[in-house]
Amino acid sequence: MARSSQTQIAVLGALSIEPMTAYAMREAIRDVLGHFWSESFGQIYPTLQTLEEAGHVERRGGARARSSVFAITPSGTARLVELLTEPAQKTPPRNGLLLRLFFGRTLGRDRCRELVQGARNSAEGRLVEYEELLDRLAGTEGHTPDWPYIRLTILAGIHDARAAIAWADEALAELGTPHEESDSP
Amino acid sequence: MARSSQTQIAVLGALSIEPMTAYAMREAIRDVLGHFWSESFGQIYPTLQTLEEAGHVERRGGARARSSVFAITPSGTARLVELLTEPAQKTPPRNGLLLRLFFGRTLGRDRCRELVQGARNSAEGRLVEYEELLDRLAGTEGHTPDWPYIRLTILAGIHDARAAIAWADEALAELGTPHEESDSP
DNA sequence: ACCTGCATGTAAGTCGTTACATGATTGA
DNA sequence: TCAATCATGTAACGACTTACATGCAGGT
Repeated sequence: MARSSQTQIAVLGALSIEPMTAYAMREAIRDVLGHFWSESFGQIYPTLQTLEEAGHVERRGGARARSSVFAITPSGTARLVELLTEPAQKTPPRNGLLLRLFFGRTLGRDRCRELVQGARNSAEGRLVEYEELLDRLAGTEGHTPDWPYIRLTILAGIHDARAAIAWADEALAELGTPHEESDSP
Repeated sequence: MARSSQTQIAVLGALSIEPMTAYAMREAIRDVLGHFWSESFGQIYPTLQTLEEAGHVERRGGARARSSVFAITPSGTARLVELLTEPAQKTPPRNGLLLRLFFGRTLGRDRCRELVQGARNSAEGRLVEYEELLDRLAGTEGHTPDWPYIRLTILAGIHDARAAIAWADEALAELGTPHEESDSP
């Protein structure tokens, strides 16, 4: 219940890979999973507390009080499987680019080109990021049993970025070259 | 300010295409733009009021009080251009499928296959929907100056759905056939 | 007479982000 | 000793959804 179950998936899932501190979890989620799922800082701590009370995670207070490593418990693993099995609750779509392009007549053709060009650039950037991530993680995680799944996730990002690029090219072709109807004769 | 500017784009944009009642706007946004951008009911009314106070839209009270058609004013058009020009504020990613797949080891290979297969089916469904939408709108909107932009928007959806299908096929191939290691000899 | 669809709004509540506040540890 | 980084948490605020409440018009 409490704390949307999706956040619990992220937290329990992170601990299913290895025990870590809340701080480390925040970074892990930001740097890797963050490409597909975001959790804000203010969610992680309360969720950890809830899970601790429920006995799904346990706090291994390091020698120093000021740094507790969390680990998942057997009941936590069971809970994670339960949550993973629930159908993904679909987030309503919110694509700022398409919202703008939809009303492109008002914005003007040239501005739309810029918009699409920007989207293309950012998709190219993402593509490079994903490919680097794949290489980097293949080195560090390549031998863990989690790797095949992580890889598939990143692969989805790659397909997505490529599709965005292909679409942008098609759109740019249809929008024509700039100034086509304005200054030259 | 007030009421995230993105909602204002949707509302002013809808009126830039043609004047309509709040109710009609809700339906238009749900049925067409809804594939890429969602606005809930409870957002539209307050936003219309805010915009009316600012003079960006005007209410043409039909003969019967109980049905007011809203229209965009010149200042509203200016405001829309201003908003469209602002960079799209990126929504943090929230992909429930990838969140689950990422922790696929815990879920188990067979369950993951089901997950991906489900995603593939839903992408196929979306693809069909987009293609139908394209056909349907080509008939009703095909001659309006907004059409080229609406078309590009739907095209983005088509590219996206195709990419999802291609990814799913790749993923299914890598996840192997079901029962491969369980029951048969 | 009644049901469905058009139409307008409000209020409560959830969800999530951001900013703030605090302190320990470590290396320069 | 001073700055940067690791680390933990809270509180206020804002965004968005849902459910609720109301009523008219037109067709059967």
